[in-house]
Amino acid sequence: MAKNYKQEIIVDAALEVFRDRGYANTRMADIARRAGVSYGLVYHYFESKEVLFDVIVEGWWNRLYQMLKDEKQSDSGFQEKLENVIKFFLDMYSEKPDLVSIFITEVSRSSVYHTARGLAKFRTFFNLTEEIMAVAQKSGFLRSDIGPHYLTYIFLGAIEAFISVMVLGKEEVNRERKERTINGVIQVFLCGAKAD
Amino acid sequence: MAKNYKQEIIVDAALEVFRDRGYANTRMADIARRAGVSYGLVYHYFESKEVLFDVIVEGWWNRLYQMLKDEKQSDSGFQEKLENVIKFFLDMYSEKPDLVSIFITEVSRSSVYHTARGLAKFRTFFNLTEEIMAVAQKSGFLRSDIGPHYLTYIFLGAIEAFISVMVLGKEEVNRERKERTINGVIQVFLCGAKAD
DNA sequence: AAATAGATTGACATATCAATCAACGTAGGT
DNA sequence: ACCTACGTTGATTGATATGTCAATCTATTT
Repeated sequence: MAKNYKQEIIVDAALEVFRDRGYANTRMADIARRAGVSYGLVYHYFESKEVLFDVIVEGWWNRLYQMLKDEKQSDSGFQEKLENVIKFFLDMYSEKPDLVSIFITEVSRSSVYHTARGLAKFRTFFNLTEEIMAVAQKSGFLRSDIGPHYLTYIFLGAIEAFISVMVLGKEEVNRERKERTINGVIQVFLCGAKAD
Repeated sequence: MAKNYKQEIIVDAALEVFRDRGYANTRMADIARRAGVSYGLVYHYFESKEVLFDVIVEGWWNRLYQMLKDEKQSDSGFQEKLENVIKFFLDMYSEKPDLVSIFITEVSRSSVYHTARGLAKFRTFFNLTEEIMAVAQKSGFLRSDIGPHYLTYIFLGAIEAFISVMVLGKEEVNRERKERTINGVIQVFLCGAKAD
């Protein structure tokens, strides 16, 4: 029995309950019950509901940042980097649907996250992506008449729309759909939606 | 003194408070205080907090649907229709920033809106847009190797990203920025981000 | 086996709000 | 002046949920 066995169980339970009911409608009692643990134990490990939520969200940001840093440094081509970014979201949705759901519904826009610290998290996310775009502009691969800010918003916005639809509709992603999504976003983002 | 004078004042106050504090953190007492009205009067006009919120959100959906129907029927060109859709969001953000903020932070993704009725609202929104896309595909203006679903997600996702950044950063939109945004989204969506 | 530290329990105190309600005010009609 | 209908008030109620705490259990060390 590992040392922080129950602590992990609580986090996993919290992940499920936060996804099912949303942050505001989640009661600590729900989390305790789903974890099969007493009410008090949740507070033994996490000083408040907010802290427990932050632990989860922090985990998300760290994975996201790590992926973006990896792609930035990697020596694969620009298009492959974009593909990997999209793939990250889709794979994450398969592996940890709860985490992605929470990001979309409770973090991505939610007024709960209108704090200075919350905003900073987003800036880092966008900035990392923007750096990748800027490099591709300097190399001449991307057009330079549109600011890297704008390219970043459009690209990330498109991804978020796809993920949101999956989350809200509780849809599944099979291999085929994953490929069609990646292809669609890449094609339109790079070459446009206009018929040649 | 018009008949529903105070009723409107209450809705306006609610708009501000919901934006400032989010639905969950808004107290009916806050709304009453901001409206300069007694606590009980809010309940005289609106049977619950949820109903008051729904009145506001319903107003948003109606404007959005109306705009999309107008564009669909209008005989202007496809690109102009897309421009008008973007313009709608940007103008709305100038005119009624509170309403747009609430849509982005409390409706667009929020788990509060994970109801069957909430989902239906989104479907209508997406379907109306998709119909415009489908027409442009049939006419040969848009490429047909990518489904209209996908084109819709990418286009609307891009718009939402821009609006979200404005809302979260409480930014202003002047005429110049508005034009750059419209141009950027249209250019990338239609012609792609790749350098020719 | 005694001692100590940490894990675990669930009842309870406390605070917060949504919603109710009985009372009071006001204007327009008769 | 009276009546009726609606507008308006804010104290009160009741439900809900967070966070506390004293007590109990378990395991490891000496």
